[in-house]
Formats: sequence, C-alpha cells, structure tokens
Amino acid sequence: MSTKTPVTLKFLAQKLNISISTVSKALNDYPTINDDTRKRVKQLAAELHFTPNKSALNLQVQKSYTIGVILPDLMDHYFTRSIFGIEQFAGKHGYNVIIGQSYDELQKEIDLTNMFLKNRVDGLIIAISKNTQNFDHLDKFKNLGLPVIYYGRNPSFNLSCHKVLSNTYQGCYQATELLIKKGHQRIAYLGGPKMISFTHDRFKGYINALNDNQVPFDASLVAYTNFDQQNTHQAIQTLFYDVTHPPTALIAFKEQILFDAIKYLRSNNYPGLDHTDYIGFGNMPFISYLDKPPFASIEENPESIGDQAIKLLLQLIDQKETVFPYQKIMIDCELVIH
Amino acid sequence: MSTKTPVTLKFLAQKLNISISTVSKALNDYPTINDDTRKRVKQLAAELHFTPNKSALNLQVQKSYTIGVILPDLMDHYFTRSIFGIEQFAGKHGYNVIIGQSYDELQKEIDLTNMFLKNRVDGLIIAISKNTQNFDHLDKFKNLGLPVIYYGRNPSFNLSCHKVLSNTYQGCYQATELLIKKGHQRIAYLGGPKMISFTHDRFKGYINALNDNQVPFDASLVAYTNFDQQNTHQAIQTLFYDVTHPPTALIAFKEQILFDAIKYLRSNNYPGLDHTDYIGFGNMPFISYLDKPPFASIEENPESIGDQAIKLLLQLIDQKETVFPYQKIMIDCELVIH
DNA sequence: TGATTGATTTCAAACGTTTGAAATGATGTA
DNA sequence: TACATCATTTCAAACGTTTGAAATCAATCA
Repeated sequence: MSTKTPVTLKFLAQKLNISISTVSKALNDYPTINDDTRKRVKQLAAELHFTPNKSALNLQVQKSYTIGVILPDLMDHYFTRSIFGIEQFAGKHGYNVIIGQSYDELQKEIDLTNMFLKNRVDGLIIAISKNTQNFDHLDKFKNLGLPVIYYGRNPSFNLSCHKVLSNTYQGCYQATELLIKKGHQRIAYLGGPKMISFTHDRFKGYINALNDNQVPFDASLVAYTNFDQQNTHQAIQTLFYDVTHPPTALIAFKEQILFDAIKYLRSNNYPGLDHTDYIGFGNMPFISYLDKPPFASIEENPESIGDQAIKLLLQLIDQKETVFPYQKIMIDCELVIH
Repeated sequence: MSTKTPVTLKFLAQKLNISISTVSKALNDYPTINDDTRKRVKQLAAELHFTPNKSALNLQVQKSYTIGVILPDLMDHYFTRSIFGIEQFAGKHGYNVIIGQSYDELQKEIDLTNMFLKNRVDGLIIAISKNTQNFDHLDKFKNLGLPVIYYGRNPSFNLSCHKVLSNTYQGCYQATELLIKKGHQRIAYLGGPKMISFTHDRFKGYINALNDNQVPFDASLVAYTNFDQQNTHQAIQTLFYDVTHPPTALIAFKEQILFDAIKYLRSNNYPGLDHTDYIGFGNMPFISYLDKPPFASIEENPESIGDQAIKLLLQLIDQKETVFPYQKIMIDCELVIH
C-alpha cells in the first residue's frame, strides 16, 4: 500500500520463479517458449496490469516513438483539422505526437526544432512559418537521418524534401471557372503573404482559368495581404475603390481574410456589397452563421493532408536505410456551394 | 558520414580519454570535478552538439517528463486557448505535452487514459467529457500516485480532487445583472447539457442575480440543449414561441449555441430578432464578423485556466511525497461589450 | 552406454545515464 | 619515512527492456 513495487519484468519473474528473459520472451510470443509458461506469464501480467516501461524500451530500440509536429497556429482551423488526421494514425501505430505552435515566427520555429531534437523525436511534420526561407534548422534533421515531411505550406525554396500539400492550383482554377460560368468577367484575386508559395500557385490557377475561358486579365484586380487586418483593408480599398470598374466577384486566399474584407466593405457601405460573389479557401464551420455566407468555399481537406503526411513519415521511419525518392503528394480541393 | 556514431557520454569520454562518470559529473557541475576538466568536457560537448538521451535519463530518474492533456475537442476555442497556457509553462520546465481529444465521448476518454498510463505520463490535466460520471479510469492515476488536475469542466461527482475552473457562477451573475441594468425584465437562460455542472452553476448565477435585483423568475424562460443543433432549435422554439411573453434577452451557455439560436430565429423571421439582446460564454474572435454581434460576451480566460492547471500539476509532481490539500482554483470571468 | 537431438530456459551484454563508494595520487605532516 | 589529508577520478550498480549465445535436461538413437 505505502510504496508499491512497480510491476516490471523482474517482478513478474520473481513471482513465477523464472528468469527475466523467459518472461520477456513469453510476452513477446517467442516460439521457443513453452505454451504452458507463456500462458502463466501472460495471465499474471494481465492480473498485475503489467505495462512495459516505455523509457527502457525506447532506450533499447533507440527510438522515442514520438513524432514532432510544428504548425503556425492551432486557432487556425486548417491546422487543427490536420492534426486530427495525424493523431488518428500515429496513435494507432504506437506513436506519440507532440505539437508545437510557431505563431508564424521563424525564431519560435527554430526553438521548437531544437526542442524536438533534444527530445529525440523519430521524425518531424512541419507547416513552415511564412518567414521560413532558410532551412538550416530543418536540415539538422536530415543530417541526423531523421525524416521530415513538409505539409500544408509549400517550402518552395527547398527542393529536396517530402511534401504533402493541397492542390491549391486546382482549387483556385475551379473556383475561378465557377465564377466565370456564373457570368462574372471581373473577378478579383486577393492573395496571402507573398512569402507563402500558395499565394502564387493559386494565382496561377486563377489566371489560367481566366485564359482558358477567354476572360481578359486585369492587373488592377489583384492584391495581396499579409493576413494583418489593417493590411487586408488596404488591399480591399485598392481593389474596390481605387479602380474605375470594381470587381463583381472576389476570391480570397483564406476565409479569415474574406471575412475581414466583407466587414470592411460593409462598414464602408460599399454599394455593390450584396451583388458581389465571394469565395475563400477554408470552408469553416462558422460560415453557416453568417447572414450572407460567401457564395462558395474551397475545401482543402486538411484531415487528408495530415493523414497522408503521417503515413509517409511512418513509412520513412520504418525503412530508414533504403533509398526513398522524394515524394510530393497533392490533395485535391473541392468546391462547396453555400 | 555513412553510419555516424551517436554522441553519447561514452563517446565524449573516449575522445577525452577520461571516464564516463567524469564526463557526466562535469556536465552536471559536480563540485568534485576539476575546473580544467569541466571546461574541456563542456567545450567538446558543445562542439559535438551533445544532448543527453532522454530515454536513458527518464529510465534512470523514473520519470517521463511528459504530461497528458485530455480535452473534448480542439475545434472548441476554449480548449485550444487553454492549451496555450499549458504548453507555455510546461515547455519552460522541460516537460512535453501530449494532447488527446475525447470528442466528449466517455469511451474515447477511457482509451486515452489507458494510453497515457502506458506512456507513463507524470501527471494528467483533464477536461472531462460531458458523459463522465464514473471516475474509475481516472482513479487509476490517483492509485499510482500520479497527480490529476480537473480543469475547464467541473467533475461535481468527484469531490476529492484538484480543480481549476472558470468562475462561471460569477460570470453568469454579472451578465444577468448587466442585462437587468439595461432594462430587461424577461431574460431567458439557455443552459448546456444537464450533465455538465457548469450548466447549473450558471443557472445559480442567473437566478441569484434576478433575485438580488427584484426581477421575478419565470421557469418558462429556462431551457437546455445538449449542444446538438436540432436540440438547440427545439429549446429556442420553447423559449421564444411556446410562450405568451417571449424574452427580451438571452444568455446562452456557449456562443456556439447562441449562433445556432440566432440563426434559427432569423430563419423563422422572428419579429423581435433585432430588439433582443444576446450574451454568450466564449468571446470568440469570430464574433466581430457577424452583422449583428451579440450585445456582450463572457470571457472565461481559458489561457489562465490552462496556466494555473499546469502550475499546480508541476507543483504536485515535484512534491509527490508531502501531503497536499485538494485545491480549487477559480478564475473570474469578464464581460466584454461589443 | 554414450552421443545426438530437441525443447526449453537462462546468461549476459547492451542501450545511455546517474551517483555513492572506492581508488588514485599528490601534498603536507609528524 | 610513514601516514593522514585532500582533490580528483574511476568503479560499479542501477533503471527495465531485448536478444543472440550458451546451458540444461530429458528423450531418442545407434
């Protein structure tokens, strides 16, 4: 009752009057162990709720069975949804997941990688911060033979790596086409930070859709924001006010931004507010609560992205020695009309 | 280059031609170690980026330096914000945090506790599921001498435990009073699941505020929902339609519910929609995007709750042997007027 | 009978760290 | 010279597990 002896292999061995290794082998179903002993061992182990000590195990096999995940922000539904896919699969395979938030700051990201290195994670899944252009802190993993999966954000400066990404080009292409089919000829594109490569991928989808459908491109219908509210307002000002023919539709990099945009237009009593069609990336559950929800959402299926990322990572961890070509997995987007 | 030897104490010892224990003691600043040796050891360790193997360390000190957190859902901002406080402090003290989501299901919660037990976490912080009335799975921790902190949700059936909670009574009292001061005499209260004890605490705040301000209580102004949308609609139907004098103000258990409520009233063209004042618990960032935001929010400061929970937990972990009276920490709510 | 086989169990080293006890060796003291 | 003192270093066990090699013992075969 007072200080209880922990239930270890040694403890079981003493109780049964056999050696530690027999107990270990019995529990691990070694064929050389007598059926009867095996049964007795397993029975007692179950009775006493024996669970192997993870630290000892990890020390022995030289693995931590822990994987690190770095993402910008858990308040962002995209990333929160992605970890659902990660934890699901990781848990099923005996891996723990440690999540770190970089808040889109490079220094915080570097700190987290060091922390993970100290913790000897077996691998890393990362959505890089919007300021990550130098990959020294991440190359450390590669040098140690630890696999890294880049997911959710495209590290366009880093070519030799595994990636799991939304097919953001396709998503934006289809959204643009949808708006064109609906009759729009003046569609604005509000991109995210220029440091995030998705901003440019989506732009390509946008412009290709325009071209393929013989809609003239107008540079004054394109603007960018760094996610900052102030910055977004400025971009909207440029797109909707500082122009002779304002757009009749808007595609935004993120619904978060889209909401900022609409809010700004509304508070300025923009006359065309209700006749404009809005589409953003995200498909937040929250949308259904808006009086006038956007025309459509671009669903990026972040759960799948997390799922694919962890699957690839565990594969890499298991076959560390063999050569493995760099993968680039793209998950298609879907349009959801509200 | 090919298979690099890991940098261990042994490796450093060999390089320096001294014993492993000297290296260990030098790094840990034992006073018996010669200053010169200490310097040489530390220098080489830094050069070779030595980091002690966590598994070996943990095995030695019989701790995992890992704490488990169980919460219903990361999509819920309250809990997401709470982990901010937890990770912040835990990280600073060398602890890893593993997060598990119960999705408000008891079975999932039980599975998670078993997983954490297997992983030999040093302690647990949990926001119990709305269906948790039996605490056997959590008592296992107590029996093993592992501290458990109940946070965010009040386990009213479990008296002997540490709790860190929102002062939800006070929050609801003040919200009610605010509405009364604004002139409301018919204030409705929409509670959450009856299994969640906050539902009743808030009700007490509500009714005491009514009494203290000489506003008559009317039982037909009280309803409950289990968070399910359908269920909420039904409750709203009861409160606003199945009554001769509908309420002029509504306090909801959660802003999530409040949005469902407003949405329902709007889609039914409820005539008093715009003359009703709404208040909910939460203060979601999202609110600013609503055309007609609620009159006010009750901010519960979940970061503080997480922060207090982890602080208490680490305290308990460090002084495991001494007696420690059960704590009940209450964090006050604040009203935020929009 | 002595050797071989086979089934089963045990030994012992290893993983990387910590730490009290023991060893070393130089210096000072009687 | 012999011995105690002191600073410094090393030894060795321990944490709990895995696993190839060695040991045990009974049964079988020649």
